[in-house]
Amino acid sequence: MSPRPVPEAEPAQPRWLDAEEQKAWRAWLYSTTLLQDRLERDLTHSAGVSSAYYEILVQLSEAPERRMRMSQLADRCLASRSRLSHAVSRLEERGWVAREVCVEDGRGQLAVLTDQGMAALVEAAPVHVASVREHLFDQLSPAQIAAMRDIGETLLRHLDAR
Amino acid sequence: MSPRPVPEAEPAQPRWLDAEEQKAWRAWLYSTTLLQDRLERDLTHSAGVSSAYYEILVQLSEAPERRMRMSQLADRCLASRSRLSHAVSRLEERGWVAREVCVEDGRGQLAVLTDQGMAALVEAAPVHVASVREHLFDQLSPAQIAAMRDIGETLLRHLDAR
DNA sequence: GCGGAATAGTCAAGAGCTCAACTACGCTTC
DNA sequence: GAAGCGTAGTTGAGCTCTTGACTATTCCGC
Repeated sequence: MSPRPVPEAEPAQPRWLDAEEQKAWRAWLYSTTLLQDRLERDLTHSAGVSSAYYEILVQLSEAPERRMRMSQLADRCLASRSRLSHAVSRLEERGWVAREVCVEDGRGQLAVLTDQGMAALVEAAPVHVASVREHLFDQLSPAQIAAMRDIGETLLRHLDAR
Repeated sequence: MSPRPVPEAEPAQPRWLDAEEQKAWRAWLYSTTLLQDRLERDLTHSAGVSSAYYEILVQLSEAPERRMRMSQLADRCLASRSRLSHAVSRLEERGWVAREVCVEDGRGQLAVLTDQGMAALVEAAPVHVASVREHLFDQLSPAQIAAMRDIGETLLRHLDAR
């Protein structure tokens, strides 16, 4: 598969990143990648669950009656429906999540966090929090943490609006 | 990041995130995930290459004589050796990268960026830069960009050290 | 030189993700 | 109340990544 021609809508030559932007970009790219990798590794090694699966458990644990429609769950986990469907199937095999039919909508399904799943989450959560603290919050000053939040929220306003 | 308090003894209960930290954490987690997804999609759809593969091309293009030892390339791309080996194989199939034996070290291999690979990179780069600009730099003030770099470099000093 | 430890890279099996096709149900219209 | 369309969710093929084993080569102390 060879690269397709660039659509002509784009300017032929966009503004390159200057030296400052390059450094900011590299710092963001590397730090986010390394931090995510690190948190992922800590979580999988200590709790036996990936961050994607952990997020599903968290969202369900916070939902009323520990159950949620598949679509809504997918949205909250920033996952596609297909991905969520696969993931829930795996979690079902472990007995951590169960599927229920939705009475209000015959097309729908509910994902339910089982007691066993809740127990797994309760065991994993402290380890995960400790990891986030160690590699993120403990490294940053209060001002940096505030700035991180500000930047994140600014980007979210743009990205959520698509 | 619940579950809510579990006062009865878990081993070494860590300090939970307070409300401020929760918001900062969620903002970071969602914004980085959405931004990475967005850049990834832009890159794959417009240039037909994932960001991981793009990074390989970039690193090779900046290396002396456009070639680099496999291990060094893996380090720079934040990839495992296995992952890089697979990726280089795919890029080789496209004719964008070639393998060469290393004369100084019989165990070693060199990855070389071909002319065709360089051409693909030259075509992809402007689109990628435009995407990074649109979704990152255009959204942030100069102060936010400086803070982003500062935070990223602070985290890198911690994460690189291990 | 020689043998053991370390290093470079590849490979095979298994898991997760994406894309597109598919089933099943609900809603609207006539 | 049947047709047509949109929505909810699942499935399967193909790809990528991870882990751990494996080969080949180099390094180093003797």
